[in-house]
Amino acid sequence: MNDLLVVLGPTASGKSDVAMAFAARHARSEIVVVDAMQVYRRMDIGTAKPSAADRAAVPHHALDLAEPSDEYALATYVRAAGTALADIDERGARAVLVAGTGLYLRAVTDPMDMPGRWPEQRAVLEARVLAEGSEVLHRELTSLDPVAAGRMEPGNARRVVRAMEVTLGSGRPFSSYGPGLDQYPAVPFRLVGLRWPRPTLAERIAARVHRMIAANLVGEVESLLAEPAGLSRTARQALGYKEIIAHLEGECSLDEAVDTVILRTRQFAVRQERWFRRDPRIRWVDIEHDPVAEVLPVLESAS
RNA sequence: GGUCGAGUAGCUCAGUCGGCAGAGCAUACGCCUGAAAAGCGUAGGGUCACCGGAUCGACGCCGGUCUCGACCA
Repeated sequence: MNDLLVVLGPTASGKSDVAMAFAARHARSEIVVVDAMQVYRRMDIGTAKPSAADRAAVPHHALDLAEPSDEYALATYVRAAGTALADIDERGARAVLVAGTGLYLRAVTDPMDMPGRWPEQRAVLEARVLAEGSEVLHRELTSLDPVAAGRMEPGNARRVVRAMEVTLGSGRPFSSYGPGLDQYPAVPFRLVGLRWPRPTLAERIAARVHRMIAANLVGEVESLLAEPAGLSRTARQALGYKEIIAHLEGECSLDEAVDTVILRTRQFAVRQERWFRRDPRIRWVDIEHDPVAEVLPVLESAS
């Protein structure tokens, strides 16, 4: 079996277009989206979900997996993506992954030994964080699992709580699950990354956000808010949604909300770059003008 | 033209009695194993509008100049 292709890059880099162009030239290609927000149904405009036309032309997977009222998480995604990849393989088709969420991609490409959940432990720990601060828990983690404690900042309450939850709940150090994110073993994936000069990407992001507004993102958010079940904690933190919600709740003008969306999306894109660029297995393509024209030859030679 | 107020980091602004120039945001860099479009950390960055004066010492006090704003003519 050939290595699977992964097209990755920051938001608005054009990776979906590249994957579509590749699929158009290779029959029996199917796209698997690696994105933490496109999993929500009816959150289409703001997540830049592939269009109905694209989805009719090429099968897409790992989209619309959850209700906006659902809390979604990494482990659920990994199972869904794994199933999709297995099905595609069984069909004799070829999967092309389009990835923007670095952690989700790692969990697909590098089989991770993902610990479970211990909600009762977590409830206690979260209460303690509020009462005592995360530094106190981090000190305890240092004695229980020094390796895990060394990997995270003492102030990072979410990571500290999770590591303690797993260590106490499973009786095994958190760091004993899998090789760790700093290990980059050979995997049967060809990773190709799109890289833009930051000012150019910033312009593309601003243009895209304005296009989303023109496509009635505000209306999409209003309908989501009108749903009885509402938006879950994880869904409502999507870029473009939380800011429009703030505007609809009267906290700021629409123009201010749009400016904030653009700024935060730019910051998000930088965070994506920083995540991906540590991975030495990625082959980077510096885009000058046209992502499709410039990346397609690289994919062809890699496939 | 006159009066008053303002001018300090890329932006918005603190700065006590004259004693090493500050914050938030932005930016850069790093971290992350069931919230990851989330979360956390580190760093760089200054002609304190300008010119002069008094003082051991000025962002601060005194004199003048410039720019912006409000009000009065």
